[in-house]
Amino acid sequence: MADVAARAGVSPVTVSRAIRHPEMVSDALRARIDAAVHTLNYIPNHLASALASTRTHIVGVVVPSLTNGVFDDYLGAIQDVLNPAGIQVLVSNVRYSEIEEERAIQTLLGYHPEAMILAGVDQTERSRQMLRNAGVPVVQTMDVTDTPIDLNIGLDHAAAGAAAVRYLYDLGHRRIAHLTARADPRARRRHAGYQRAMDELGLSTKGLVGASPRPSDVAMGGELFARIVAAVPEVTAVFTCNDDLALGTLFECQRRGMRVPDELAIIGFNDLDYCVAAVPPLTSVSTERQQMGTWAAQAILDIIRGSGRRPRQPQIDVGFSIKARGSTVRAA
Amino acid sequence: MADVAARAGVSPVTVSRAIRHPEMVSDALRARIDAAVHTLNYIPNHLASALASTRTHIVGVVVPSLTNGVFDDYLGAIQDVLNPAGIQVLVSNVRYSEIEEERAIQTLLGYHPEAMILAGVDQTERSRQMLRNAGVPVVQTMDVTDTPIDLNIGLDHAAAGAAAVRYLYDLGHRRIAHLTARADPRARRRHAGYQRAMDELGLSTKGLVGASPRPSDVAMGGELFARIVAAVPEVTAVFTCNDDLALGTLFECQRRGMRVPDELAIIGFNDLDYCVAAVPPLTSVSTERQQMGTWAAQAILDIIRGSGRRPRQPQIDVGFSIKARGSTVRAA
DNA sequence: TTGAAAGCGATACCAA
DNA sequence: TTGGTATCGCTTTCAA
Repeated sequence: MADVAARAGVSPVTVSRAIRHPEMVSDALRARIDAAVHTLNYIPNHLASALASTRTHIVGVVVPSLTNGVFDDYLGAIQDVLNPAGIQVLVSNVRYSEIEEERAIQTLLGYHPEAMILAGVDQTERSRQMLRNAGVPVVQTMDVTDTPIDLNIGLDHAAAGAAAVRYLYDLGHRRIAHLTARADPRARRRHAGYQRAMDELGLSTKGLVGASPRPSDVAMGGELFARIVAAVPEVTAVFTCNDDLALGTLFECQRRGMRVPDELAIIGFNDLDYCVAAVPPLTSVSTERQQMGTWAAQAILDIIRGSGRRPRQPQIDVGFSIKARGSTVRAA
Repeated sequence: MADVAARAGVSPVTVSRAIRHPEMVSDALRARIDAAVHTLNYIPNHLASALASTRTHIVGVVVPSLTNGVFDDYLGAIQDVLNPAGIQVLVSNVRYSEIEEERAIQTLLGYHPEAMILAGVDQTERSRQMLRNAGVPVVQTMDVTDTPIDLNIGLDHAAAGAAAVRYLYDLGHRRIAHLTARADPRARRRHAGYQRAMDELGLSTKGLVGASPRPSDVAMGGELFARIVAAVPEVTAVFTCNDDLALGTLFECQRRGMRVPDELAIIGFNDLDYCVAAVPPLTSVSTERQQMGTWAAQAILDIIRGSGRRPRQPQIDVGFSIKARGSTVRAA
């Protein structure tokens, strides 16, 4: 910055102002400074700037995964709100590990973000502690809880799991299987919702639950479903904890010559874009990922800019909806 | 930090040392300091630390997308190398836009990263300029070039496109179509490779190229392929610029009752994990995404730690391989 | 509208 | 092994 100042024949403070508050500097000087900035390829040091101003223009975002398509829309929505406001998003991928999440939170807080956005509501006590201490707005997304750290927007996964079961039940299914992979907390809640609904409907789940500790992929859907069929050949419907497993199940049916939806109905979760393209199109529980991202980012922006004014509604349940398609119902 | 020092009854410098170089502090003091750090929930200010030490422990990574599965393995590999070394990765998603990339590079450089990792070799001249000025190691990945900014690891996409065509040709195909979506530079090169190979083989591509400006998804694969069939019903093989389009094409075939591979052979690109699960499994051009990420990160680490010692081989072509599966060849 | 001085929170160097 | 001092690059008063 000193170099730029020297070249433009002004003091360093003026350079700082020309960049940070251009309206406070005369046109003539600003032009000279801009020129100097350009020819010297000067890039302000964010670290020094943040240190001096105590405004870091950073928001920390923790996501459990980038692998599955779920967090793209979400992250994209967050960036679409925050970046235009001059806020940089630091993303940390914690791969569904509470420990990694704890570490990530600590690391991110080291950058003194102006807010934090977390996925899920299952942070460790230490994580919660650090976040409260940080004294910045915290948004937990993707799930709902009675004891939010601060703000919270999400959906009730147990209710979603139960709704999927009821949907299949109403179509006449009684042998309803559930496939689930790496049991992250939200998938576990969907599973619990499945179990609860089955119990309430007086249906047995014996041999109908396929679970794997490994992260899910399409192939696993086929493997898990094959096991179910071996144990309970009478199975007529499957609810999977995500769309990958649903797609894998669909492929497995194609492999076995099982007709979907006639011999097996399939409902996935998330409603990723390939659902509509499959043959038959996959029914799925659709979630408002983008809306959650947008709301989280906007709430933060309002707080930061409105100097602490908090949203009227600090907690939101965005719900879910079932997109009924050919994998559960024949077209009219 | 002052608070911690006061509580432990030592000077701030000693606290700094206890955290940064624990071996330089006596056991007694270190214990007291650790205790104080813990009870006060002290988290060091990364910004101040970086500013004072001129070691930021940051590496900037620019990716064109998070939506497609391609960059997960890659990013994961980078983090797996860098994080254990105490280096934080700042990721910026530029959504296949050169302008956004330029902005992202500028922003990331503002954090004074110790190195930069970029995807592709098509940065703007201004981007290249900024990167050179930064005076830190720069790795361009995913593609190869004769004029790298610094280090380079990737593969020749034109060669890969041509190889896909030759592979189909050797299986007896003559009407070979190509589907391509949002024309990022590497997809364009694969397209060029397709065109070149077709020319060299004396094959016409008239009506055989389906392109869309929109970002690709599975559904688009079906739409593009439908157009091809309408124009050239005699088509017997399709090479798609990525696996999503290949999967969409496969679904479209299922919809039309076209048998794969008998009536249509399909080869995708990237070899994402769902390829093996599809029915029939999708043949795809496999790329070494993980290896590229690992190498880039490791090279950077060596330079940073080896105080500037550069890799013996500053440029690497990792090649590609064709995974032949049921969408092009019947099982023996 | 511009500049001088103080300080953001930590680290490196030197001295004790 | 510990502490004092200057400094990293910039921004924020405050004064001119």
